[in-house]
Amino acid sequence: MTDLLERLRERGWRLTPQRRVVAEVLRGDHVHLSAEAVHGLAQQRLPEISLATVYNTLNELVSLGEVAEVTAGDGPKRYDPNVAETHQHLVCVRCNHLLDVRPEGAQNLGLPPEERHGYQILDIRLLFRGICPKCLEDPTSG
Amino acid sequence: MTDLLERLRERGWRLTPQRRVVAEVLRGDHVHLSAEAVHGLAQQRLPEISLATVYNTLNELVSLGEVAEVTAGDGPKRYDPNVAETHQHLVCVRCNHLLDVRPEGAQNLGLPPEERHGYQILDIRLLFRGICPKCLEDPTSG
DNA sequence: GTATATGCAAAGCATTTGCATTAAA
DNA sequence: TTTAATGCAAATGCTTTGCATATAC
Repeated sequence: MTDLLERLRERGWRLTPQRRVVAEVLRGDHVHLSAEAVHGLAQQRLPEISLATVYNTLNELVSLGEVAEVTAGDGPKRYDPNVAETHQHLVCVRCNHLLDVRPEGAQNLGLPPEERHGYQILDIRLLFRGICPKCLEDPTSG
Repeated sequence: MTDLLERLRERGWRLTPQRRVVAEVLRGDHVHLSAEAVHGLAQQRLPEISLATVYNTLNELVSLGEVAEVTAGDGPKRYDPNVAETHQHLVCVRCNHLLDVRPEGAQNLGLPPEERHGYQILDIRLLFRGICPKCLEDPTSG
């Protein structure tokens, strides 16, 4: 597993300070940042980076397959750099907190032929929804 | 299984022409309409119905548990009146076409205790992503 | 030097909201 | 009669886009 930035350079990615900072902010295995959050963290290193550039860069990383978009619960999309190891997500329906999970039984999931309706299946996404410990305790929010 | 409108009346739902029309448009088992689409169909029966009312009504049906919101792929949410029978969805990543499916193995899915992170699990959503037959044939879109 | 990324501001789309009016119960 | 729903238009939140400028290669 080579480094993200190195992989990108190999793929002919034009490396600007903005792009490097976005890629750096997205390093790690349990990262699920919104575009705004990426922007905020990126600005700490590069104050003049614009939100539009963050969006452009994120979209590019997604289409390069280096980052996954996570749509779960309300609010903005989140961006997950961990595309190497298959995993699924657990989201709090109350506060939208998001976590990686490895469910059991997921490898035995499938669509029987008569349920495929002629589709070519690409992947399966699982979303576990629940209430996080913090929200379970908190009497105010819910 | 009583009728949706009857159930709603029993629950003290104030029955207006607008609400009745929205509920009628959402009858059926393989219905996945966007709010715009519901509005369009509703207007055929009741030309003066507003989009805001359609949104209000849909949200209410969702919080009453009579309709499920489906977020899959790009574009607007879709509304699924089939809450009686558990099912999952298959979406075309190219054209967003959406279908109900009953996967095998879904009943054996679960999060082992050490993967629950203190969450109380409410439900599991599965999304099968693929390419629909129409898009598989069509050389232009993709 | 040339192609491409950036920043800005404006536009876009889906959805929600405030408020005066209307209508269901 | 009272309480709640409607319609409108404006506001919101997230994301994309057009275009002139700047910059990586």
